[in-house]
Amino acid sequence: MADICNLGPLQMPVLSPTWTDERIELLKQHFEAGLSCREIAADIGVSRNAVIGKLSRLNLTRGRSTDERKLDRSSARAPKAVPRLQYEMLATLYGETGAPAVTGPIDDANRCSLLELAENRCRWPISTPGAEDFCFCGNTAPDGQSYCAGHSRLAYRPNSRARIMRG
DNA sequence: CCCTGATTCGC
DNA sequence: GCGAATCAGG
Repeated sequence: MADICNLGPLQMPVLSPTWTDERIELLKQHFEAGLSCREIAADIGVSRNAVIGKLSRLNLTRGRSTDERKLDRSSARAPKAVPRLQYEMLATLYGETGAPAVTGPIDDANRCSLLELAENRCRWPISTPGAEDFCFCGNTAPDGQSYCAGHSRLAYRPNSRARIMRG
């Protein structure tokens, strides 16, 4: 007799959709885009180790170099505005008030692809659940920032970094 | 001290 | 296969 209680990998009915093709695609895209594992993890909504672990399994590691990024944290002691995590902002915007009032003039009609990104373009990631047409805001980003005026308010916090890593 | 990525190890 | 814990480098 077949046993219906035979749950192998123990997965939720519809929630916790682990690493699906869409997520893996985003993972590769962001990885090749030059984003850090922490940034990729934040965009997808998983922890940093999850991204690194998946990358290792996919043999997408950049070799044995730990990190070749420029670390200017030693010199910059000014009130640094750390980039907020997208899922954190969304949770804050939709979780508290329930009113999705956008802060600032954000135009979604100016979005562009990854290859169309430039230094003066907003790099706000427009990713939807199952985003095959992954793109960015594409608005004018002043001050050479990564985001436009509207997204910059949402993307940066005038406070210390939050300890949201790990779970 | 902070950060980063890579590996190890238990589930 | 998955991710936290741990390790290793800067």
